Amino acid sequence: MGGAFALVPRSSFRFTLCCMPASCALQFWLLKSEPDVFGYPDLVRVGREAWNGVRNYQARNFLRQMREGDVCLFYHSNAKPAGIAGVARVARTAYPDDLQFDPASAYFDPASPPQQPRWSMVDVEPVRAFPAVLGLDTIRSLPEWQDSPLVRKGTRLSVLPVTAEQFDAALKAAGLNADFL
DNA sequence: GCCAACGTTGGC
DNA sequence: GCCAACGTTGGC
Repeated sequence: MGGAFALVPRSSFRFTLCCMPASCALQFWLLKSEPDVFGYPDLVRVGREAWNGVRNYQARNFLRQMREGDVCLFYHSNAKPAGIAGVARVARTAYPDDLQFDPASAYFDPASPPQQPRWSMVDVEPVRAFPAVLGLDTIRSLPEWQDSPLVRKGTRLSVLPVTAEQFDAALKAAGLNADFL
């Protein structure tokens, strides 16, 4: 076995403890989706997807902070089981969400100024499916996640930042290491 | 299906 | 700018 090497979560080692300027540091996020509508297997099937339909300012602002290559936990909400289903990656940074200008869409926003679109989306690609969905109850039990909006009662944020420690803890709880990153 | 919690809307 | 009403989220 890897000995001391294995004791160091690879993602933290590489991206947090390395001598990278903060402006370049890899960021981690969690994206919620209802699997009945679009689940992680759907992302795997299509290979790449525009993360549209976000209509909450705080979530939108997080989308706009994303950089190419940022790592996302894909969370299944409103599901049995609810939890993290896999890892995705930001393939394109924020650009205008086209659905806001589509009158036929449920996400149409007639008040959005075309010259300064109100809503943004990013593109994401699948990276790795979890062996099994990491249930919300398990996530709640992880010390690293105690302060996350995900587990805070009443928070409905659909795009939220994740720390490197939270990411590593989730991966470890899912039985994965971060070598694939 | 229930309902707590929260964000948004719109009258005033 | 207040705040009641309404809609939505999302776990259970």
